[in-house]
Amino acid sequence: MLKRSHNCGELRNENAGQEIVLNGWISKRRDHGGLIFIDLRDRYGKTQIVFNEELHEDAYKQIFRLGLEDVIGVKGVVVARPTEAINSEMPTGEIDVEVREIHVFNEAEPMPFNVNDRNSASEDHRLKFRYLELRTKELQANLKLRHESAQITRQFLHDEDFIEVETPVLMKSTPEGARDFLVPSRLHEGKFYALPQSPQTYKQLLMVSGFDKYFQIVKCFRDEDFRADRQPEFTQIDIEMSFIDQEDIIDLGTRLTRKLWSETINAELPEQFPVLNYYDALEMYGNDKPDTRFGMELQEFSEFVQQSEFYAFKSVLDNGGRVKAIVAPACAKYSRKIIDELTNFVKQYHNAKGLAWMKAGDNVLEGGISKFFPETIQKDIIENCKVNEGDIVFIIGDDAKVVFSALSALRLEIAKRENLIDPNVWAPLWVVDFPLVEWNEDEKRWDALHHPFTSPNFKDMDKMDSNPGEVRSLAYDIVMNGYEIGGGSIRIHSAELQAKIFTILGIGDDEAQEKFGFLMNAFKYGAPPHGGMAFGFDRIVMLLANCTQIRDVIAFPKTTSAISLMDESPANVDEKQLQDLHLEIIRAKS
RNA sequence: GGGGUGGUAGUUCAACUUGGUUAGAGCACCGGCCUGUCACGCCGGAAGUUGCGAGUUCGAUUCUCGUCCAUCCCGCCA
Repeated sequence: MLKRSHNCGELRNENAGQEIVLNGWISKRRDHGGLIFIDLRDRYGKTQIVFNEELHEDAYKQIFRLGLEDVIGVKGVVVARPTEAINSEMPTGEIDVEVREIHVFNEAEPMPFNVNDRNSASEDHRLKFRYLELRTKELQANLKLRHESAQITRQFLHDEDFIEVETPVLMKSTPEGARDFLVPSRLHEGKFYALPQSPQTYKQLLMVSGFDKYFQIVKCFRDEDFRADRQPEFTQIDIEMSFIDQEDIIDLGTRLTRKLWSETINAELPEQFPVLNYYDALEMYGNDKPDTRFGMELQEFSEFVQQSEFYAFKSVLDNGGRVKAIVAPACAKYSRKIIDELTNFVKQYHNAKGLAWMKAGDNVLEGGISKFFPETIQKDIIENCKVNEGDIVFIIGDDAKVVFSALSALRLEIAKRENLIDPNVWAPLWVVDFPLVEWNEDEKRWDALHHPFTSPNFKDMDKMDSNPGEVRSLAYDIVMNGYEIGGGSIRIHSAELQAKIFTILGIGDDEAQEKFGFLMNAFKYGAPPHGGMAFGFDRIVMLLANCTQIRDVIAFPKTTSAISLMDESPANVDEKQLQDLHLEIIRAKS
């Protein structure tokens, strides 16, 4: 074969006169009759190679019938281009390779889509031919960025004395949290392994073992419904440390994040990230992963409602609900139609019953529900909520959950419509002081908000029995531009406290022993205080790559229905395989 | 589980609102011409079960229902 002496991105004027060999794909072909230009591509770049019928007839005759994406090797001489033919857009644009000899490695059938233009096919079509989409410069760049991010992470944690330890992919199914992917056992009839939702229990056991700084870049699996930023299998940077407190983890997580942003995209993040507690995050932004690149925080509105004659909202307050507002800057221009759209938006997606509004004139509020608010109250609103002339105030009154969910979504929707988000800004922050447990109305019991191994905040221990809902946990999330990119907690390292938490969560002794006995037993033999966190690696790379979906940074992603369009998994298996696994398919009766 | 949007040559889209002649165009593909292009250009050609199934109708790409797939969102995701 013709083995390459150079890649397709490196030849320059100073190589002129050299005889070289290039290997690559035919990316573009420009046929002038007797003179054919080819852009030859590999992952390093493109080089224009020239076939001249008069000079090298054999090579010309071969290239004549070749087309896009054929894989070839060419031997030729680097020549400086005539001045008027230099292409300053391309790094290799000052030279050509005059081809004397060509070897065809593989001819390509007509392409299902144009790999020079990622938008030349719909996403499902590109996913079907993912190996071709991966030829596009966007995905080549994304996977390179992903690789670099992993390298930086490994190097950073290695330098910090961490040890990467692999943990099992076949493990025991856990009762709480996301649905597990199950793997039937052949050797043990009727029994199943589960794929890890995270290596949580293993990394805690490694702390017991004395590996006081552990990390792993590891696949995790969750069988839930998917989104632009959620795949059935995804990658975490999993971290656990002993003899540390929350501040240590936040410090380490901050430094790792800063290093990643700095070394991949040259973005300098602040030395310390803002820290917001859970309740403030909820009150100010309506959710626990706020996008703080713009303002428009939620405003308390109940005091104004109390002084108004708007009985719909008064009764909301009487029934224990909340009324909050956001002030959309310079949006008094919104027509009835736009307001209706926004109303539908909060109704449809967030169960709001409606969307109240008032437009700000010169020191007065007009339209919408303004007539229910006396003039003095309007002035209070204008002052307290910092309303400017030309703004519009949107108000929602409902159960706290609906108010927060609808207003936080509306805040983002308006920011999008009004272009309030500067795409060059990075807004990292930590959210801390999550509640330890959350009341599950359907099941009539307390659920762990983070996971059942999360330590309560020791300051709140006195409320553990009387008022578990008010106990804060030592859990924390790291948020970037409205995406949760990581989270973790200080763990429980005492078998007694762990048992107590299981009791609160309604996990009986027998069940706890069966599911987590190994962990609780481990805590009997000298367990260090420990804690850690996990970063969503795909989401981090997605943000660094300036994408909005993690599929763009995963080599072979699945669709939102968890199908791989390329290899068509999941798929049927042979009856024999099912028998080996002691399985029988029960078809749903139609 | 629920809602929004989309599905028409290999591909990206048009025609559908108001059902009616032969379902059009760019790129790709095939043939021809062209010696400095880099979105090369020019001439010609082939290419369609309009996702699938049913219904309404004299007639359905168009209207209705169901279904499948993709995508975005709600629920869900310790």
